[in-house]
Amino acid sequence: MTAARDVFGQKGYHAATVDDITRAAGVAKGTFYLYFDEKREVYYDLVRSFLQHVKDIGASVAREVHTPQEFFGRCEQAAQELVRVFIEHHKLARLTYRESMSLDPELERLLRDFYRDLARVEADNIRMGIELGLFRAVDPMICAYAHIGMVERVALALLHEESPPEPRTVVRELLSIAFEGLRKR
Amino acid sequence: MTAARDVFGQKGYHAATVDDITRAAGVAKGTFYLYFDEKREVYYDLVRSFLQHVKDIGASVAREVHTPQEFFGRCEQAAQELVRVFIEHHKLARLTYRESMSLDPELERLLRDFYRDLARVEADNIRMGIELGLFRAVDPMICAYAHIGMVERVALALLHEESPPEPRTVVRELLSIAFEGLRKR
Amino acid sequence: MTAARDVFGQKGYHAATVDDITRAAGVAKGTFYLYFDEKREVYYDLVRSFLQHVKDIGASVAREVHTPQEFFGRCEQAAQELVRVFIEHHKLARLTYRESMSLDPELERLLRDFYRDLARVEADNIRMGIELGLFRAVDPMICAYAHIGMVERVALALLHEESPPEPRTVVRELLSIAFEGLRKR
Amino acid sequence: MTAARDVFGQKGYHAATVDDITRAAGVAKGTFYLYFDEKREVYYDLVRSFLQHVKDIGASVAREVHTPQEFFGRCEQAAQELVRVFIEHHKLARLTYRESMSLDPELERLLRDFYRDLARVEADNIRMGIELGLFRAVDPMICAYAHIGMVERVALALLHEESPPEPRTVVRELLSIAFEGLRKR
DNA sequence: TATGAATGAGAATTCATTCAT
DNA sequence: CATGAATGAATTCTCATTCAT
Repeated sequence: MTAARDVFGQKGYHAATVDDITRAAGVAKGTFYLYFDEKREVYYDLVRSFLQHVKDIGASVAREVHTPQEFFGRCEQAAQELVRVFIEHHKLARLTYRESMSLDPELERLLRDFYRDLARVEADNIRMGIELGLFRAVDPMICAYAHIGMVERVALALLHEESPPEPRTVVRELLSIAFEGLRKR
Repeated sequence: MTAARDVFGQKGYHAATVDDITRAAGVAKGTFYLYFDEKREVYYDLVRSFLQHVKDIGASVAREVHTPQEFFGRCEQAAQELVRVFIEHHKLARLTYRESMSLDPELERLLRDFYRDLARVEADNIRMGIELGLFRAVDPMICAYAHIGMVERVALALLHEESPPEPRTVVRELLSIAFEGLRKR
Repeated sequence: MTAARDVFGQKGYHAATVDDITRAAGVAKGTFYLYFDEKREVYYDLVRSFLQHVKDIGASVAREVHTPQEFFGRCEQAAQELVRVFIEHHKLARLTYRESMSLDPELERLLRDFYRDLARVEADNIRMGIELGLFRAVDPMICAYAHIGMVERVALALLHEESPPEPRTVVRELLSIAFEGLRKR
Repeated sequence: MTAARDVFGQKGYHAATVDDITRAAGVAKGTFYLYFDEKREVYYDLVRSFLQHVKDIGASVAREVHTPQEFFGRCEQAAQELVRVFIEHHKLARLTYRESMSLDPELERLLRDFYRDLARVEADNIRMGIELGLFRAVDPMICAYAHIGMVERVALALLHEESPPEPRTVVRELLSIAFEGLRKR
């Protein structure tokens, strides 16, 4: 599995061959099939393990929380932990989050450039808000990426739901979350 | 290109064959190669067109904005538009955002379940915050998806940067954006 | 046909496409088929024309010859003419004589090196004969190539004959031609 | 490799498919690629082995030769051996020497006829020389093929040289070799 | 348990040829 | 006469999977 993680991380699912994996593991090709029924199986196992990791971190926030201090502490701890896991397992993270990015360098560049460009556009929007005196002095690029992520994840979640809520309502809620934040006043 | 969009949307990049595409388009296989050099080329063209669409919407926010009212109006307009585009081109969106989801049904389910589970976990966290009297009464699931998206997009952006900023700082900024929102008080 | 000669000469029969030829000729692809039934046809026509050229030169030797002087004169004239044609139509010559040489650079090098090496080996043999006082002071490399050509052409001719003569006899005759030459003494 | 030799010998390089070869060898198509990276590779290996064979024979002439008798003996031995190899490996020989002859029956006939016609023309020239009392009573057809081979090989060698010698000189040398032979008097 | 040679279905790509305009 | 878009058969090469040793 270690070999598979390295190889998939390097080449992506499709470009990686069972040969690559067994060679990296220093075993013969047949040995692979003693432990996995199919090529997909290792891939699933790897993805699953990463996702479980992320889920566990999320679940840790609410455990044994009683006071506001504890709660905010846990939130920060979980967020830090999440970033740590992404960095430590960054190959697995990229593999999980966007198999196609390893499809080939050109597509990878296409997407990277897209996100950078879009983030810059949004950062400009945010800077304008700050200049207009409407927004706090946040870091525009981080905030831009955050907004992009918010929108794409919420939009994709809606695409999968059988009876999605009224888009207009969702947009209002999202904007309120982005503008007003969560904290009660 | 319409045929390719349908076929890629249905099967994903790898599982879709040029044969599938030309059959869907009602032309012979060779005809494909009169218009595209490679299979990848159509795929790129499709992805590019979708991404450009999204970028254009983002750029529209700041155009001809003078007053706060105009600014917030534009923000909402853009957000609405973005959701509309995601829904209208949902096949293209899914194709662009997660090629691997179309790899096969099992992986698709794996990822969908992951996001749903994770969102529920985070929604519970948010509900706890509300119960503790710390948070406003937001929609917990929408907010949960928003948080997931924020974190994953920011984390992935950092993974690609050659000299990423101190993670601790980024986390603080993210939490402040999530808790306090953008609006100046 | 001029365009075809250039293109075939450049790329060889198989690597040259009808598209290449028509593009070189500045006409549309369909036009090709107004003048030739198949791709092979132009190729044949080109090869045929070159071969006819060579045959005509050979036939010119014996025409209107009466005296020994005339005969030797014609021989030299024909030989000169032959070399001139090979040089002038060298692309066609190479095309005719070894289509496979244009197969790809690697095979071309393989064969060129072979002939050069073999000629050097034979040239050494000839030099030894000169040193032993057995041979006249001929140009060893030219003579070497001549010997190679003699043997390969005679051998190939025999391979095609249905009732080939006794190889031993052929070899004897060849050696006598090489050693003693043609001229009566 | 045996199967490949047979198939290439039968159909020529281009007309032979990897399928043909593996079917002839009684193995599956994929097996081919366990032993060769590309189709060209087997072809090269076959050609190379034949050429090495020929080169070795040429090199054997000068080995351990001290007396004129030994020298002439070796020459005859090598020539005999050469013819033997051509006959034994005639498929390989034809493959090596003229891939295009196997292009298709029509071209094959075209070239065969050309050589036969040309040889007849040259044989007539030689007969005339004999009748004129200028030449010895050699076998006109063998001598004709020898002359054709001499000229074509020398001409092609010159075409490949970057600074070819003066054609006039080469022609003189060739004629002298053909008329006077090698042996010193 | 481990091996690795063999398999063969499958996919991308090419290009000679056709034919409606 | 000329065009060039469309065709689709054909070919090379890949690689997940099997199985006898």
